[in-house]
Amino acid sequence: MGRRNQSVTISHVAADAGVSLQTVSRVINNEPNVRPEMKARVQASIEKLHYVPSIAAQRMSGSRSYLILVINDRERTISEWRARRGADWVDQMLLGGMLTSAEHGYRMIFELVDTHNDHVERELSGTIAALQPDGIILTPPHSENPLITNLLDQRNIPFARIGSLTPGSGFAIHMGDSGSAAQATQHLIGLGHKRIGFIAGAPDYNLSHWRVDGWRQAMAQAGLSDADLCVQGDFSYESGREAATALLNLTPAPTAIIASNDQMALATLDIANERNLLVPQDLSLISFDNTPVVRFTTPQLTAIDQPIAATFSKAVELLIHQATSPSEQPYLVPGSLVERASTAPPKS
Amino acid sequence: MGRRNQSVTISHVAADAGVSLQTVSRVINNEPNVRPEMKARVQASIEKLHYVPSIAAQRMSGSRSYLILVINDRERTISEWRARRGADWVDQMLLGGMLTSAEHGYRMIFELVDTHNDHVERELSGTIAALQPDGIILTPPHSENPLITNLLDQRNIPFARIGSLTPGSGFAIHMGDSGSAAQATQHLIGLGHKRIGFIAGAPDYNLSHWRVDGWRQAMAQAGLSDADLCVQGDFSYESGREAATALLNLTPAPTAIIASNDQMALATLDIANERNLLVPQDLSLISFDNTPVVRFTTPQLTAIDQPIAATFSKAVELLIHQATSPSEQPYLVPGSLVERASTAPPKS
DNA sequence: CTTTGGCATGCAATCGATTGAAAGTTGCTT
DNA sequence: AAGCAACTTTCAATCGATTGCATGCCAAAG
Repeated sequence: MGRRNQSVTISHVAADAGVSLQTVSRVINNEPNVRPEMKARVQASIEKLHYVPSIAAQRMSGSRSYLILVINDRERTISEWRARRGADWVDQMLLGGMLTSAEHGYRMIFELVDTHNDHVERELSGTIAALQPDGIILTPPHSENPLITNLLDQRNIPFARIGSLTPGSGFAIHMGDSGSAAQATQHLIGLGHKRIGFIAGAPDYNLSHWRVDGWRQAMAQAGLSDADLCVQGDFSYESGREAATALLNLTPAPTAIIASNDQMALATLDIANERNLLVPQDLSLISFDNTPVVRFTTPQLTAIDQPIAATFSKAVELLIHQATSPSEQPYLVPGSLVERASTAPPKS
Repeated sequence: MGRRNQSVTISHVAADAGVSLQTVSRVINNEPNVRPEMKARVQASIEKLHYVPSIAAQRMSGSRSYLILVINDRERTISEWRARRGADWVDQMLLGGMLTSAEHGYRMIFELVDTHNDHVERELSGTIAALQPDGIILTPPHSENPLITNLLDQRNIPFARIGSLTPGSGFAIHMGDSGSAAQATQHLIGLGHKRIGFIAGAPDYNLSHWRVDGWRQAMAQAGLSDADLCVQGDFSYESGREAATALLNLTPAPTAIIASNDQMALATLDIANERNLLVPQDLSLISFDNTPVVRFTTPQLTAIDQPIAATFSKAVELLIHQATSPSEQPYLVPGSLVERASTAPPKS
């Protein structure tokens, strides 16, 4: 912990430019009322001395901290991570958000928070006190936690809620899960499928319900029955196997299946193989998420891409620019259907 | 940017406990010379008010910033990320390091830096000035960049160099690539293989050379020839296809191949399939990295696991505890062979 | 010719912690 | 009972920025 501080401070710049600190500060923050000539002189000194303001000092003096905090659920994140299932959402989240933050001179910090903790507020409060971030991005299930949103509201810290449809404080941003599910369904209908099975995700995720809804609506709209065709899963491979088995045991069996995530689609693919059903000839398959693994299966899977990076990028922009005001409508960063080799017209 | 500060400061605690700020500070930092009774009283107030020190203020007053900065190469990171090839090293790096940091009350911040930039120093300098991190983790190729290590030395900021064997300033930590390659080779030799091909990685990565070396040494040690059996790749799938083709065109063809990463192993697997070679019956295959994708292939690949999370965890610990002194020897966090279904004794 | 007001710049206080030196307590020795 | 060392606790300065207020300048208005 040696005492050192080779770093150039604002007063060095002020001295070099022959002006007062305040003027330098004004130049840094692009405030008005500085003569162009003066401004140029100060900027020259800044450049010359390679001056960069200390965010600690900036934060101290009541200004911004240039920090964006991303709150993830500890349990979900860690279990996903340990499983190493090839989901790359941490990457997408981190880099998508980080690149956009960096463009504006901000940094992103990750934090894992326990949901099943009576002290969520206290924990988060502590983090906020320590870091004093300029904005916070909440991921599910925290996006909907009133304890958290109230806290943030009260502290007057701008925040974004990822994967949330409920309007209210903060910016709600979602990926149009329902619409995406409908799109996938319509794609299959367009190919001629009439019996399209759906494997739902864990019910404690909102998006599970949205995805089911989208499928249901598209079926109804096409005048198709969805009776018995929705089976509950929980996003795990195992649950996917069970669900796929249940669906394929129906008579008549569905000619296409939409799985609420890639893992369950993988399971479905395996079940199909075990039953000597060819994909896509005998069974069409669409999955959600479009994580890297779907390109390593045979056949490669048609999937709904979840634009995680773009969503975080959007969240960062909203937070930094403080948008006009949290709109009533949630912001939509829509997913898209990526066609690969697992979908085809039904046989008969 | 509303003016607010509901946050509890050290003086609130001091007032509540009826002592001076300095005493509170001592308690927070666990300094000696505080009567136990007094310490308890202060801690009670801290608990009661949910006080958490502001890291900005702590940093300001010349203490720690509780920030660990991780420097990644912009180009490598982004291209890897865009490719979405299922490599999960960003996850492993982030979470592995973050969990350990969090245990000690530190936070991790990621930063992408351009290598091919004349101003690396300036760029990094700026980041350091802004963040004033307590420690820095350098990943390849920055781990070996003297411009950077000198800068850090001079600024007296502790740092760790991931994937580096060269002793010197900072903590060098590596994963024993050479040893792992030897282990993989010996495993194949143990199964009875005599002609073991090797697909090398991009030569601008040090670890590419280490992996080749390990293989070469193990071959030599077993009295086997390695002539012609090493083919240059560049870590890409395409290069893997070419390399595998070259190896399998040899007469006699190798009965086993070690690929320097998973992508090239995937390519090798595909080439084998195209040539109607069964893996592992006709060809044994071992890959490096053990990213999630190797469990989605048929057969699942035997692979050398790179303990990225553990490595970052180690780096964080070294930085935080400031170890005794950068040892002469680089620290080793060894990889391990994960046996799956792609290795078997040769046929004949 | 003085007043008014906009613009440019400087002075000094402030944010929330740490730190070294000063002051106040104890207890022990002689 | 006075002296002195070893602890405790407090005082005041400091870190590097921002910000409200005061001040100086100059031009337009009265």
